[in-house]
Amino acid sequence: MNYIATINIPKFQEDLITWFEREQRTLPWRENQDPYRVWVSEIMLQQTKVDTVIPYFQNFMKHFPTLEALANADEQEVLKAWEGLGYYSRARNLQSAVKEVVAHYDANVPDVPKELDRLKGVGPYTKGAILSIAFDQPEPAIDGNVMRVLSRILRIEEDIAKAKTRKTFETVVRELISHENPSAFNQGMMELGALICTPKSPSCLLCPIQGHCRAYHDGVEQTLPIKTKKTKKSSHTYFALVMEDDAGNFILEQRPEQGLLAQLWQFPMVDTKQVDPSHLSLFVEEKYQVQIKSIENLNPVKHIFSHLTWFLDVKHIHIEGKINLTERIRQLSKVEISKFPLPVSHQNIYKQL
DNA sequence: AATTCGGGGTG
DNA sequence: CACCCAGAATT
Repeated sequence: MNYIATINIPKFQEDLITWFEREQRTLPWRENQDPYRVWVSEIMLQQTKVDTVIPYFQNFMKHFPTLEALANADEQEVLKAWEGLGYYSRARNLQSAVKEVVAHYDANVPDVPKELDRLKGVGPYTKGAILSIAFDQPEPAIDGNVMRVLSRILRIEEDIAKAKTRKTFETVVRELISHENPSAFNQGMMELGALICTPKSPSCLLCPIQGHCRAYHDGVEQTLPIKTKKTKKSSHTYFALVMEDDAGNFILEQRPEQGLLAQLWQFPMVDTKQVDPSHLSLFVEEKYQVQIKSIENLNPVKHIFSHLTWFLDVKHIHIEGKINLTERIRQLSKVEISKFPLPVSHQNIYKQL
């Protein structure tokens, strides 16, 4: 299907780019074209709003101003800078890929697709964003914004939840993209999706490319894009154990290397299905080899992830005795805990102390 | 092709 | 409550 047959491409490019140059937001990663800064910003912006990313980006650049600084940093330090941003594998993959660039590309971010492809955490979107924004190459960068905007402009009624559909958009962008200013073209598409062509009630009357928009012409902009996938959610209930000794130290454990919240630290959690609540004391004394002096309830914590919900029944347990410490189980003071990366749910427990 | 990865904002 | 966000890795 030839979606772009009726598009006046030069006029479309000019209208979009002129609008972008005039209306773009002032953002820290737009200060220059430093490929490292573009790269970091694109990783942070994955599934994450601009307003959320700004302070994280500023802080990250302060701590890790160069590829070398990030490559040489301690992983826990990197995770601490990522704390609260979510999708923590982004941080670990980014550091891994940066090490790769320092070691094998003499600390120069690759400017060819096949080399970018091999870097951990760099997928089709991020590759295109780096190539177009940092290196001025006319490569597509297809994200959720671009699919929404172009599904409307071209009235593309394919299901954007299907992986294959991204290729449709790559194909049309290769035909539409400005070769004179691919960076402004790609960023303009995304900026338009963020500011004008929003998911609900798009501001078509303010849109710089309204005259090119088939969905607006046909009055169907509200029905696009088409997206079928539904979310199925589960929930889990845990005891969260705030175990404090007489000296005011708390037991923290590190989560596994893989999976949800990998490598972050937390107050020990026990699945409520694994233990009879009336025998919690015995269970804890046995598992952690401690003597329990008292138990009080703290405020329960409910935490909603995108695909599941945690209910944390928080127990403040005063203990005495020698705890069995390992690399992944430590006894820490309140001040020391603040240096460790914690999930937001456990930050909420920490705040109660 | 479907699932797993966070967290916050919006209506 | 459901949906969305400058998506990628894993299964």
